[in-house]
Formats: sequence, structure tokens, C-alpha cells
Amino acid sequence: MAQRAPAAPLRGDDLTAKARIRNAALDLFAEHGVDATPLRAVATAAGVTVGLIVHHYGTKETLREAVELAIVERFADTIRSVPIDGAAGGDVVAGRDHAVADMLAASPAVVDYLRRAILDRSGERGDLVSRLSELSAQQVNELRDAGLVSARHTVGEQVVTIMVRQLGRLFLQPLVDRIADEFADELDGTAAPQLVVTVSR
Amino acid sequence: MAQRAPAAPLRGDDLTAKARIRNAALDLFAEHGVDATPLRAVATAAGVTVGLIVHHYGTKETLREAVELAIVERFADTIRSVPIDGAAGGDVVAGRDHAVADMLAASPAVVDYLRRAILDRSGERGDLVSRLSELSAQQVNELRDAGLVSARHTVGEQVVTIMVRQLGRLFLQPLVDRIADEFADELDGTAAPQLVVTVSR
DNA sequence: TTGGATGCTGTACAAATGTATAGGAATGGC
DNA sequence: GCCATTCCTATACATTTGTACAGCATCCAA
Repeated sequence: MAQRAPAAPLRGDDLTAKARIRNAALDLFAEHGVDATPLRAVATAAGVTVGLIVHHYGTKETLREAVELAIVERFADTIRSVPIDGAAGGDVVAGRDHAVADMLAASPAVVDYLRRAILDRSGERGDLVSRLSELSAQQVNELRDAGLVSARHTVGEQVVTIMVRQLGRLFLQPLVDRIADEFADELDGTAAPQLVVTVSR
Repeated sequence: MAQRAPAAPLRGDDLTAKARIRNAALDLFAEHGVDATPLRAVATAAGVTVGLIVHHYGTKETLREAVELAIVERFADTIRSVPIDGAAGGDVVAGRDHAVADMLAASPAVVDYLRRAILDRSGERGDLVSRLSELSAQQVNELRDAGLVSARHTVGEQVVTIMVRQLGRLFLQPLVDRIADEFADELDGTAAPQLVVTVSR
């Protein structure tokens, strides 16, 4: 690899087999969980054979790491898409908030994968949640330096608030939908109940 | 089986091997997930051999169902422990709410199992969430008939509220704790942030 | 053109795991 | 005491799954 693949799209039509494998893995890992996803299923979905997965990623664990790295990248790209010197004027904080929310809404697989990651792999250092927390913290610090966000609370508190507000609702919504479904006949006309998640100290 | 085991305790010291297997399965399923828990691990934890699990439960799936049934039973028992003709006077609704909260706080395995069940097995009929919803609905109807609870909202809405308030907080708390942990140094003196989950229409 | 690197396939294999089964030990009714 | 039933162990087996590897195809630089 020379310098960096020239603006390689994370999703698209004419991807390298390596990228297709990573994308297929994200989808399947998100839907069924990592353990319940045989590499052969990933291979089939990506239109390749198991051997190629091993060739590119070595082990399933490495593939999982690549998937998680891609997720972190997607968050980072989304945040970067709303630059701090907002020519678009107005509230950078709200803008980034919306951008991330839109990204998550458009990528159910990311949400599903995250939900599982928080479940199964909590406690291990250097994992996905750690990296996302770090990303959030960076962002908070950046905004603080620019004076765009108050320093009344600690960075930690602000990170918790951001992540839980964003992710919490998405994680619990399946439960709500599930129950609402059981009583579909009653709730028929009305919209499904929505969740509000807040953090208190 | 004659009529019903005479007040067989769900937890205790001198349990039958069958019960020990079920309890060990709950603990391990909760901690690692059903798929990631070999029957041999359950056997070891219960102090028996794999063969006996097969003898008593036939398949892993049946064992899982027994575990879920035991969970539903525990909810039902907890609710029953606060009878509707409350000699203890006062608010039956609040009393049951507290009883369930206490039970969940005392049984982390139940919470963990539920968290996984909602994640992994959402969408299947006749599963745990359905049964718990049903149990809640029964309770709501019972309290309605006794005039202890308003009929302003639909039963469905009330069930969603009950279950999400109770379970939502518990499900999300690991995420909060996890992130709070990353910033442990900052948040040191202060208590970990707490969640509030509400449902809006 | 040639040679080496890279992408890719098909097959093979060992470990893990759910399930089946043969048989021994314990237990309770007669 | 004896028999049937239940409880329980040990072993075996088929399947699944991660990984290894040998070899063919493709491509690019020299």
C-alpha cells in the first residue's frame, strides 16, 4: 500500500474483495452476532471463498477488528463533515449531533453491531466503546477550546451524555417496538411510543 | 410428577440436579450468551456430566426454554408477593414496582439474560419478551379491575411504560458504567451518572 | 517476455460441540 | 428381596467451524 487508497469509499458498487468482505462481515455480525456468524457465511455474502478471508485478514478476530475500525472511521468522517469553522453558520454542536444521528439512522448495521459490542465485549481494553469514547472526548475538547461548549461539567460527563443520548435510544427502541408490536391492535392508530433517555448525576 | 413439587425453591443449597443444571445454565447463559456456552460448561458448573443434561432436557433449546420459564416464574412470584388486597396498606402499584426492582437488583443474572434475550432473539413469537409482556398486561388489567390504576391510557401503553422503565435503565447502565470507567480519574469523587428512561407518545 | 508478487480457489484438518446410546447405580413400591 | 423406574456416567459420533496450505490466475515492473 503506497500512501493511502485514494478516497476509497466505505460503501459502493465496485469495491475490492477485501472491502466487500469487511462490509459483509459488518452486516452479518450485526444481524447474528460475531460468534453466530461462520466465516463461510461472510464469504458467501461477499462473493468469495473462505480462503480469501484468511488470506486478507488472517483470523476472524482480525476481521472483527477491521470491522470495528471501519465503524470508528465512519463516526470520525461524519463528525468531520461538519467542520468547526462552520461556514454553514450556527451551532456546530447541534450540527454534528444531527449528522451522527442521520448516519446512524442510515446505517442500521452500525447500530446493531454497536448494540452487540456493548453487550458482549464490555470490559476489554482498546475495544470499540473505548475508541468511540476517545473520539467523543477529542471532540468535546476541541469544542471547548473553541469556546463552543461550556466547561461547567467534566469531559467525562459530557461524553457520557453524548454517547448515551445518541446510542441509548437506539438500543432500547427494539424493546419498545417489540412490546408495542404485541399490542399492535390497541395501539393501532397511534404512533409507536418513543423513548427519551437522559443522564442525571 | 405428581401435582407440583412442594414449594421447590428456585435457589437454595440442596437442589435436585435438574434444578442445579437450570440455575447453572441461567448464570452461564447470562454471562456469555447461549451460543457461547457449551453444554459441557453447564455440566461442570452444575457438577454433573453432559449426558445428564441431555437426559433431563433433551436439547439445548429445551434447556433454554426451561431457563426462560424459570425467569418468568420469578417475575410472577415477585408480583404475587405483593397481594392486591394489600393489608400492608397503601399503594399496591408502587409496592409491586419496588418488589420487582429489588428482585432484579438481587439477580444480576436475570437482568443479563434478559438483556441478551431482547437483543438476540427479538422477533420470535412465544419468547421471553412476549411472556413478560403478557404477565404485565395481566397485572395491569387486574389493577384496573380493582380500580387501582387509571384507564386513561391503553393497556399496551401501560405495559410498555412498566417494562421499559424497569428494564431500560438496567440495560443501558452497563454502557454508562463502561464509559464512566474510561474517565474514572475525572469522575472519581462523584458517583457514576445514573440513567433515567422515560417513554413518550 | 519474464519473473515475482498479489489475488483467489479448493481441499484438508483438528478442535469444539450438540446429541445419541449403552450401561451402571440408586431408589421406591410390592 | 425383587423388579421397574429414575438418575447418572462414560463413550462415541456427526457436524460445524476456524485455520492451513498447495496451487492456479492475474497483473505489473524490468
